[in-house]
Amino acid sequence: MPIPDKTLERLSIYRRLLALARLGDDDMVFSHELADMASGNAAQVRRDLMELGVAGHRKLGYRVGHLNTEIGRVLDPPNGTGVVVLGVGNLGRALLQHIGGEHERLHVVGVFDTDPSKIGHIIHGYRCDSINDLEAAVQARGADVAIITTPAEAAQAVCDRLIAAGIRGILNFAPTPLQVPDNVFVEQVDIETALEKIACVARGAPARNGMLLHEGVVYRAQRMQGGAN
Amino acid sequence: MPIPDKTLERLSIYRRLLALARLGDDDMVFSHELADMASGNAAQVRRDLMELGVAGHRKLGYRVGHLNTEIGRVLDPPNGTGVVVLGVGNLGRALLQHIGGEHERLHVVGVFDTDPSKIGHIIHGYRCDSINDLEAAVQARGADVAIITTPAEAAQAVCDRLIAAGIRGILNFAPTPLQVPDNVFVEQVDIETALEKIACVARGAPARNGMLLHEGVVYRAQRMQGGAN
DNA sequence: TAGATTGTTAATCGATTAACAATC
DNA sequence: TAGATTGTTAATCGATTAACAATC
Repeated sequence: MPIPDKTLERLSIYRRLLALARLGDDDMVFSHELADMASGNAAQVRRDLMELGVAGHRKLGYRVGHLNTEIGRVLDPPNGTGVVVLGVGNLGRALLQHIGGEHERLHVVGVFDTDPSKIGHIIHGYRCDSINDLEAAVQARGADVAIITTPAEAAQAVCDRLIAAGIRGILNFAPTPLQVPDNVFVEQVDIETALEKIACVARGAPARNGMLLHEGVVYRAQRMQGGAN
Repeated sequence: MPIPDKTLERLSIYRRLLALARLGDDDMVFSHELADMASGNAAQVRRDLMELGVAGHRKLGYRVGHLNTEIGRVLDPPNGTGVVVLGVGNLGRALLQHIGGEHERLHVVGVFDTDPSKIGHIIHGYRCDSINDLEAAVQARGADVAIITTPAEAAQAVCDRLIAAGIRGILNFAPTPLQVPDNVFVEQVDIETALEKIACVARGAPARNGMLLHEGVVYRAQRMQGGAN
């Protein structure tokens, strides 16, 4: 059985937290320590590491170096993850800066737009190409995933071209659902929806009849932060 | 019982799709039509609308105007959702442009940074204030939710100030888990983790022993896009 | 040994999907 | 009526949490 999506996300986060804590390859970490860092739960950490197939020491916990190796073996393509960015508006540029440059595992291998005033220009160190060059570039430069930051109207057409070019994983910031075949994986980032949901949950969701129920009760549904404080 | 988070997200999406399809208040929509638009499933749409408490017509479907009214009653605070943005780097500016201006339901009511070269300046139409003014501004201008786009190192401190100022809902773009009390709702947007997961799932997750299993099998775990092609 | 931790199974919880009676 | 759709319950599925034997 494949490793569940949610576990993959947490493995990525564990790896980052271990690096952030400056733990070296020979350091050991307990499941409850990792759980605290991630505001999670020790049983879940152990279960995740079981899915990953790493064994700890019954008394000393898990070896950080081994953990990192195995997480990388599962998460990282052989040469790191090649990313193409579609659309170089404000958001595209921000993401370019965000994942460009410093990252050791994420590599921006292409930046595309349809605007002639952008094509050929260097943006945050990357040359913007015409979307007509997409297919050749994806294949030549080894792209694994795409980020769509075009306007909503353009997103589906761009998505279709990405799929034709062989891309099978897409992170979509355009506020529109994408129609894709079953063998393509899309993750939607929907900021407007997220804000509306957050506001609603934060003020205590009204029950369906408009009756506010048990004032003061709270909903915890954070991704990782279990949130003792 | 409160409306589940996932349902709240879909209600927000239904509303947007209805508007996108230019459906008027007196138009009717079937559950299967809404499901198609959202790449979802008709049973789920009916269930969501049941949670919302709206009844359809047994033969004619649901009235769009009524649907919008009720979705708004659940999702929207009385005067729309007031948003404060913390950190005005590239990402903060992109989000300002993204949700600023045109939106009828989301209102940016404050923009904050610690950089003296930004404080007092107008960015995408909004004046950037010192974070020292946060508490007064949140209360005077009616902020419902906050977006954190600061560097990771600054995020927890900013989060603590937001909570002290009365904010109970946070959208966090900083790549670090936030420690919050139980009555604060945080949603994490983790681009690096998302890309790693997407790349992993898209190429077919290797099983735990490194054995690739059933070549060609695919994992669909999109948020809404069920994805018939 | 005593105490603490892992590895794993079972229990719980929540979300999605299927099914179908009611009914327009 | 016949056909299609809603409203809702039951079944399924998956993820999280609890529990505890094994063991260092």
